[in-house]
Amino acid sequence: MGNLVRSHTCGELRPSSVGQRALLMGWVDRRRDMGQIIFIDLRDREGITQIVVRSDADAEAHRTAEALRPEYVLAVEGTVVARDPQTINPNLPTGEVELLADRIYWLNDSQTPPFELTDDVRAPEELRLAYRYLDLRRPKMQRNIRLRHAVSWAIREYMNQQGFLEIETPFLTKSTPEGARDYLVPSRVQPGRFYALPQSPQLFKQILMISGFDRYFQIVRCFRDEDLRADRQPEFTQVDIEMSFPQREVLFGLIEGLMVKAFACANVTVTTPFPRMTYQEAIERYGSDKPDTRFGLELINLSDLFRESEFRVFKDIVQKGGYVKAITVPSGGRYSRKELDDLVEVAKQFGAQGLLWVRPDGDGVKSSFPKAVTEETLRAVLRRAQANPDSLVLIAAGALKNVSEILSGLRLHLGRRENLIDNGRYNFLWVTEFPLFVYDEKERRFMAMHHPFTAPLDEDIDRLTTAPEAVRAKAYDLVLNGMEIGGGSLRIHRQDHQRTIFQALGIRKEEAEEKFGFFLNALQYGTPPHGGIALGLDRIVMILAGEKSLREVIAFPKTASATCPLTQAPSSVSPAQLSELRIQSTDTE
RNA sequence: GGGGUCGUAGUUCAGCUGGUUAGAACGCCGGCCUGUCACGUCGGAGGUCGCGAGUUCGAGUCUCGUCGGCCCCGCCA
Repeated sequence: MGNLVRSHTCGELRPSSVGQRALLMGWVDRRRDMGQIIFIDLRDREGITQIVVRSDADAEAHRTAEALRPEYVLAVEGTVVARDPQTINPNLPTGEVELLADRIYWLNDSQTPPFELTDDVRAPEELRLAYRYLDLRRPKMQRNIRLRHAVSWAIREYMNQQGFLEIETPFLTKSTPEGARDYLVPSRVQPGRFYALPQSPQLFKQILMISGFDRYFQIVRCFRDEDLRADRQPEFTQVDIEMSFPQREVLFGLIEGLMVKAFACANVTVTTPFPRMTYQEAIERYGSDKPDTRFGLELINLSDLFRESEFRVFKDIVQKGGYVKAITVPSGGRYSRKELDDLVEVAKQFGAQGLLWVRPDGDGVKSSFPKAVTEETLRAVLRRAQANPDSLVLIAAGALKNVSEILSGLRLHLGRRENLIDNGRYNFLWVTEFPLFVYDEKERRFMAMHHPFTAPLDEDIDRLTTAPEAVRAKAYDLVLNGMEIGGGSLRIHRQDHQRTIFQALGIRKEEAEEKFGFFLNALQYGTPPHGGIALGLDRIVMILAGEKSLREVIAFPKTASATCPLTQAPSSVSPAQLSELRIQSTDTE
């Protein structure tokens, strides 16, 4: 590069610079060769500037320009000139000017890229990931990654202003039971022992409260060895927050303020405070603990209508404590037979045995109910469901959990299908009072719904031993447009309480000592009341960027099978490496 | 672990009920062009039809298996 110094970026030149000398550096985005005059779109992360190379202005530069190809790297020196009015390009911020080149420095050439680096990329994702460095050159990816930077920056600025200290916690830490599968790291120095990569810095941030740091935050990588989804990566970034002497409302206010700042990065105005809804209400109305409140189609309880009805199947379900619930689709009456069948398939995907429907038909009623069900019952259903003449009422029955999953799945499906979702809206929602425990049928014991360090509601403490399933927790989730973007709780800060919870979870005393002894110990030394939250940074940025996949806002993400096509990770390692770690693989491949 | 879906030039896709030499567009290479900006124009190269078996006189096409991408269920305190 000699001692060339860039004078402007490729997004910078304006008519005010006309007549000045300029030196730009960047990549050849496109070359348009007209013979004696060649146009080059020079691109860097700030934009595109048109370079003009004329044989009559500089023959040598023109000869160089003839050999240029896409993605070659150049430094171009020349004079900023105004474009003729009829040649102005209104699509470019720099479109009123161009750089008349007299020197082209060929900094590097490039292989032909395996796909075109345009915003509407049409390459398979695997190829994009294998050549991620090219994919990331695309303006859209540059925008996403810059947005991510802006959000992180805004969060640090805000948390600092609010008196929070960013403190790092270990990545090589201790595997703990409960929760997701750990990524393990073998210890060479302690053969046969393993570190775990943190699923979150949960215990460390609580210990930092015990240490008197009062207000902590960290933008931190977390690791969970579970199967992936569009919104789940094995390593992801969390905005981890914890504070001492917390009031829930103070914490909510803090986070709402944080969201205002973060969303301002994408010019989205957020109104506070956010609505609140208890877990129970969310399940009743939406069948989900993370309801998308951008549209209606709320669930309707029909259980009482069938408790004493002639329809045996539903009657039995209700009398055994199950539910019959429905969704009314306002204009669903026009659905064809096939469309109805498709809906049944969707319901089955969410665990339904079947799905019944009812709709008005002129003065009568049409339905997929068996003949034995009277028109009177069906009319009662239509009344309860507030069906209009064009409505369709979809009905599922079973255990509450089952019915909720079916209808919430169906609700989202119908919301999209009927175009009821306004993509320009950002509906935040605090979901509160989660159950402290959920019963695990397979393990036949209670599990912590949030995590084992969550405090129960004071008024429910008496039920810890008598009716664990009815105990509510001081836990809360932050939901945005039907996606969980954060979750937290007020924590247990007394050792005896913590031991009671471990006991309720069926964790034996010895196991509690072995796995959490260090923490139980720490709790004894003047632990302040504390609580916090963790926010999913990747998901927040994904929503702000309008993307459907986390991979679009992570520079180097993993595929659905947790591989990296760029580096080919994970890969096998040499026998020497393994033996040094005293590790043997049982898999021959 | 299960279900769905996709896999044909570098890329996006077409390829009929199995039947000549597997096509198009973009990209790439070469020629021409002094105002283009998705430049235009003329010409050219480019294929393990994901992989492996099977059925058949004959398979891109049918069957089975397998691998990979994506989506979903399980899983994700």
